[in-house]
Amino acid sequence: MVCYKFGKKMNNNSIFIEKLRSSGLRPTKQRLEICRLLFDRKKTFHFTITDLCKIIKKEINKKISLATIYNTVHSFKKKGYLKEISVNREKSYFDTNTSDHHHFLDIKTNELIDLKKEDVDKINIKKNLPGKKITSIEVLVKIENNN
Amino acid sequence: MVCYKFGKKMNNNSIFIEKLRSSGLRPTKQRLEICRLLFDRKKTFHFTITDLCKIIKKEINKKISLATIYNTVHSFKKKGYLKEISVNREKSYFDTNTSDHHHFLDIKTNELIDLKKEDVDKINIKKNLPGKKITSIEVLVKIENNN
DNA sequence: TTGTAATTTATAATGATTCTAAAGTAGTGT
DNA sequence: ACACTACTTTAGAATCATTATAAATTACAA
Ligand SMILES: [Mn+2]
Ligand SMILES: [Mn+2]
Ligand SMILES: [Zn+2]
Ligand SMILES: [Zn+2]
Repeated sequence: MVCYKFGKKMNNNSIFIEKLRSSGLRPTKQRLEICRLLFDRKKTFHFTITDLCKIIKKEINKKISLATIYNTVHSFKKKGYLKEISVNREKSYFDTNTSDHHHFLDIKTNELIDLKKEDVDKINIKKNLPGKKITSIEVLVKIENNN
Repeated sequence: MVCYKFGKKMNNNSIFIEKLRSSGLRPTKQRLEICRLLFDRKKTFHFTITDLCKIIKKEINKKISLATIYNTVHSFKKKGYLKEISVNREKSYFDTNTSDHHHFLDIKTNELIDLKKEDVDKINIKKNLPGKKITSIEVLVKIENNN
């Protein structure tokens, strides 16, 4: 749902309004504010709900309740506009990049960095489990500072 | 620390006692009971702390306090006898297989299944981040029932 | 046996997430 | 424009997992 997906970056909300409507979600003030914060950016955004709460508090005049933030993020996830990336017990990230892709994780800062699918040679799983099919393959590459 | 790592399966605790001592952990009744439950088995064991609490309640006569269970699992992890595998927000597993390896995750049952390193062709990351080095590469293969 | 530090324990505190039920709002039809 | 209804937001409570606290117990070395 990242804004530039639908053409040039927009200064208005019409794209979001349309997108929300087409998903059966009413374009409320709260949802639109959150859309702007999440999707009105060029780069992938990785955030925890706690991060998002802080950003909202800083950037938005009117308060958005915690329950609404949770509801909104979860409905965006359900509609496929966000992907959830679980890196450890403490941190579950949501990702505005909903394409099939992998991640670097800086184990000191917990920063996530996108790895395009093309950045990783095709993963070949030699073992197969009878009666099961593979639905996704995710690679997490943990990194830390050199030296 | 899996028991058979040190030779044939033992019926006594001497191996655990020795191993704990050599790690600077006193071999208390509680730690030994937990060792038995976790490591006295042939197959890799994947468990959540909640799982372990239930098993302890069922299999052990004397109660072990919740705090001790947490402390024990975390110190075993710190000493390298357990590995933590985070699959989603709801589930963080500990793994008695501390070797470098990957996992299948059944997305319906949340069951983890080990994938030996040899079961996955060598992962080649084409992108590299200046100033960072890779410390591990983990693959999570999500699966579900066929049909 | 004694002294000390490590460990266990019950319980409280914290923090994140979900639930609840009441108030507010958006879209529909008139 | 108005009213109706379903959807949404909200504050606050409830729940759940995890961590902190501080007192009692235990391991073990002297
Ligand atoms: Mn979710
Ligand atoms: Mn831990
Ligand atoms: Zn990403
Ligand atoms: Zn494993």
